[in-house]
Amino acid sequence: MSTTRGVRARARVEVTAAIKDEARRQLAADGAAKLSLRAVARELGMVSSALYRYFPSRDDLLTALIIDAYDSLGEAAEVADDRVGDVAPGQRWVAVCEAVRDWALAHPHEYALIYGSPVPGYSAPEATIPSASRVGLLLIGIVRDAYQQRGVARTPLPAELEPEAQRMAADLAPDLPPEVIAAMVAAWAQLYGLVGFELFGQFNNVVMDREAFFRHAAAQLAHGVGLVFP
Amino acid sequence: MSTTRGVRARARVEVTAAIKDEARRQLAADGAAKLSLRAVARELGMVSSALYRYFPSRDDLLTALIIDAYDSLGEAAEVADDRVGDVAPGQRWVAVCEAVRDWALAHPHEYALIYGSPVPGYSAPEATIPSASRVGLLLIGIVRDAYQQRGVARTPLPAELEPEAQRMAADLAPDLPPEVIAAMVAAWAQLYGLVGFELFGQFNNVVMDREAFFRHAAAQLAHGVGLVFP
DNA sequence: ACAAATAAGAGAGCACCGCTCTTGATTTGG
DNA sequence: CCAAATCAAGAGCGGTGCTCTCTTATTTGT
Repeated sequence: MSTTRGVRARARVEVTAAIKDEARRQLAADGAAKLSLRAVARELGMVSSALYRYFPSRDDLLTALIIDAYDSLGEAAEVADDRVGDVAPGQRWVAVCEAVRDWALAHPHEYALIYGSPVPGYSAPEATIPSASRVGLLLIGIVRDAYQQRGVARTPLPAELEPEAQRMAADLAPDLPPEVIAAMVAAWAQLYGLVGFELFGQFNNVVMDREAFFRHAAAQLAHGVGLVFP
Repeated sequence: MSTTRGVRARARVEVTAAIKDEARRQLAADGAAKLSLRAVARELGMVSSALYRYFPSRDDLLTALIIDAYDSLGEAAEVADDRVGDVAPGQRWVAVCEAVRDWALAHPHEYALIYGSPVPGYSAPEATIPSASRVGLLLIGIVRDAYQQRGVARTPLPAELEPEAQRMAADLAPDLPPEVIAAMVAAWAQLYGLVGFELFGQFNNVVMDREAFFRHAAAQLAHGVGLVFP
C-alpha cells in the first residue's frame, strides 16, 4: 500500500525536520560554535549516533542550516520589495537593504553563519548557490527595472576594469551596461559591510542612531549604482 | 640582584611569547575554531594545565591574538600610507584600502578573527579598542588633511541624520564637517564589506579580476567621502 | 506470503577538547 | 634563612564529533 511505503519515508522527513528545528533553536540561542550534535540528539530524546543516519556530519547539518538561512533572508528581501509597491527604484533598493538589515538584527547568529567567517578556506557547497544568490538577483532586478524604465546614471570605468566589467555583465545581466554591473556588485558587498559592522559591534560607541545612519548609507549606495529618487 | 629577580620574569615573558607565537601559527594554519590549548601546549612541550598560568582561558588567549592582529593590520595600513608619499588624498585613501586588503589576503584567519563573526553577543574587551581603532584613525587623518589642504566635496545630509552626524563628528573629529564624517564612517564599513566578500568566497565565480575591481571600488569610496584625485 | 535486503535506533568506545584541583619543586622577598 | 609566592605536572571531570557493532523493524522482490 502507499501508506506502508510511506511509513519510513514520512518518519524520515519528520525526524529530519525536527533535527533541523532543534539545531536552528540552538544556533539562534548560542551561535554556530556551540551547536552540538549530542545536545540536539539529547533534546530530541535520541542517542547521538542515530543522528548520523540523517546528517553524515556536523558540517552537513550546518550546511543545511546555511541554506535555510539564505532562503529566509532572501524571502525577507523579496517580501520587502513586494510590499514597498511601485515606487522609484532608489526606494525599492533602500527597502531591500533595510530588509536585509532587519533580518540580520533579528537573526544575528544565522547572519553570522552565512556572512560571518565561513572558514576562509572553505568554499560553499554547490547546493547553497541558488539560495545564496536570491538577494543579489533581487538587487539586479531592481537595477534592471530602473534601467529599462528611467535609465540609470552612468559614470565611465577606468580602462583597467573594462574587460572585467564586461565579463561580469555578460555573466550577471547582459542587458545592463558593464559599469552599472560593476557598481552594483560593489554596492552589494558594501551593504554587507554596513550590516556586519553594526551586528558585530564595530559601530559600538561610534554610531548611535543606527536606523538613520543605515538608511542614509543605503540611499548613498543606491546613488552609487545610478539609481534615482523621484 | 637584578638578574635573580629577572629569572622568573624573563622566563614568563618568553613563555608567554612562545605560547602566542605557537597559537598564532595554529590560527594561521587552521583557523580560530581549531585553535586548541592542548595542541599549543603539546607543541611547546608543556602540559596543558601549565598554560593556564599564562592565559586564564582559551578566550583570553584569543583576545591577545585579536589585539596583535589589529595592531598588525593597523601597522600595515600606516606603513602603506607612509610609503605612498605626498600624493593626493584620494590616492592615499586607495593605498590604505589596498593595504587592508593585502593584509587580509595574507592573514585570512586573523582577519576572520577580528572582522568575521566575533560571536554576536560578545563585546570586545576594552583592551582591544585602541588597536582596533588604528585603521579608522588613519582614514580620518587622511580626510582631515584633505579637508585642510584642498577641501572636500560636501553633499548635504537628510534632516533625520543631522543630529547623529553632529554627534559623530564631535566624537571623532570636531574639526571636520558632520556630513563628511558620516560618509567616512559608512565608507569605512563598506571597505570591510568588499574585503570580507572577497575573502569569504562571496565573489567566487562573480568577480575574477579582484585587484582591478577592488582598486576601482576603493576609489569610488574615496569619491563618496569627498576626496579628490589630482 | 515469506525470505532477503535495507533502514533505523541503541550502546560502547575512541580520541580529542577546555578546564579544575592537588601535589611537589623552585624561586623570591622580607 | 625561611615563609610565601610561583610554576610545572598529573589526574580527573564532563563534554565533544564520530565510528562500529548489534538488534529490531520495515520494505522489497519473488
